[in-house]
Amino acid sequence: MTTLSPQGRTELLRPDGSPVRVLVVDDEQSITELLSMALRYEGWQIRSAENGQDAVRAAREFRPDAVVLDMMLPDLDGLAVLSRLRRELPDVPVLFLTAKDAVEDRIAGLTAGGDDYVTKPFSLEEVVARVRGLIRRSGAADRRPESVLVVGDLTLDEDSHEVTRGGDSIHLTATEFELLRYLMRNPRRVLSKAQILDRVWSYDFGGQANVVELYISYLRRKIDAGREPMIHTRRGAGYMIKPAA
Amino acid sequence: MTTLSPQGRTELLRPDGSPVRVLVVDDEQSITELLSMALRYEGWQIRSAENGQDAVRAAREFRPDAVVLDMMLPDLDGLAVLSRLRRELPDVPVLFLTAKDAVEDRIAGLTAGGDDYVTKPFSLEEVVARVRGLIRRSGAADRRPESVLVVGDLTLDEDSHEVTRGGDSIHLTATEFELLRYLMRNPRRVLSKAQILDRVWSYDFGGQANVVELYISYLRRKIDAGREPMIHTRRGAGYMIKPAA
DNA sequence: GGCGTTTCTCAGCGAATTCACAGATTGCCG
DNA sequence: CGGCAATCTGTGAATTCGCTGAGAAACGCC
Repeated sequence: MTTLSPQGRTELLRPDGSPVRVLVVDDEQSITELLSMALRYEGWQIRSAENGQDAVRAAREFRPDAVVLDMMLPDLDGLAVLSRLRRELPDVPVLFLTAKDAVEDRIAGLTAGGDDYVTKPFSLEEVVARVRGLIRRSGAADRRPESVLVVGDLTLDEDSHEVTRGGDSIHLTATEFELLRYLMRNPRRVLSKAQILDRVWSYDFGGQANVVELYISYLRRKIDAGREPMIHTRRGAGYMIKPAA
Repeated sequence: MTTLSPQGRTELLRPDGSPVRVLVVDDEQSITELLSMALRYEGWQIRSAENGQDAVRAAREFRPDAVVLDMMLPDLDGLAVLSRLRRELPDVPVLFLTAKDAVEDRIAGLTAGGDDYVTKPFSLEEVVARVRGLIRRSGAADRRPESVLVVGDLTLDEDSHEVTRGGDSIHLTATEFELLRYLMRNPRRVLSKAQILDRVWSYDFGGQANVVELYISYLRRKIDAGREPMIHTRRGAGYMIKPAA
């Protein structure tokens, strides 16, 4: 079953029609708030916990369909939390948050089944995409939404990372891909440069605000070149993508 | 009967249409969790036990179609557990887990029937493949799914370990084979280096992340050499295999 | 024990990507 | 028609990323 989210998109629902539930575990409150907001915006129900104890308790009563888990918590270490979570919810997929340099040795082996991880600092777009992927693949949602976004004659496949316009394959860099994904997930909606920056770039990005303009320019060269433009500037407001027609 | 797993692949089912059941027996909880997760992801139903007593009890009521059994348990030794398991479930195939230096001849005798074994530390891809093989050969599943993966003109036989491209036989080392199998089980899907590392290398691998690049390079030399390439790099995202056409 | 094979580390190269900066361009206002 | 602010884009530099050769270490086989 699907329904319309506040954004007018189809969203994931559980078999009984209730919204998907996601548990966010991180000791930094700024992070849990950031994530909760972003994930709530997807139409999901969010609960957050700031330490391992809370996390296990929350898991027990909240029974989330997915968990976002920081691997370094103050009380229990991430592995211990994971192990207790698994005892409560053997099947729940987990998205691990980890420092970039801790990746190889600590996480290796953890993402056994359908799990996944992202390194800090992450971009919200990335976290949301991964959580969506986890839920989709876990089968908690009763429908397997297409992994392909379509706007007009433009398509973007989130699995294969392939992008086409009017049938022509288009090569994008990683950043361009994320930007386009964000736009395409919000067609006919004006997104401000600030929103885009928050969403597509890492949360600790300290650079010039005009990277967004720059990347919009790159995208236009690649997807709008010589065609009816799909990316539109709303001067003073932001950018919007919509079908050419 | 077959159906689509969450990943969209065909999966094994029992004759009555219920999912295949696998019992995992190991005293290290981190191992049972790792295995449970990976095997669950195949769409199978998993029960785990941490000692011989539990194992026998679980076998009795859970009636698994296959068992993964660590040969060194704290209470009963592996052989004793095995013999009691056999009394409960005479026909169930067993995958033994054993330390590398353990008496290989004793195990060799045990795997005389349809059984099999892997040494610790193992890679998940290997364990999953072996369990799948056991179940397939035991006839618990009502259909024998093809053991041959095909992507374009590239074929990989999981039983005979034969690999061909355009009819030409290709020799791969063990690691190369596992890497290619993982790629071919996920065609047209970008797999990150981290995912590949987790899945194809042993769970205790602590080495450099660029082994993945290295082995991709080896594979390319063997299967893409002088042909239309099938292995593609998505810079900043990972690798993907797809038909040349 | 010795030899060939396989796995893995290390380091350097080259290319792709990201980003800052600055000048050109555009749209909007009076 | 100016003038201002916002946006666009060319240039280039720094950095990251991926590829691969060389060789060391581990393994397996006789």
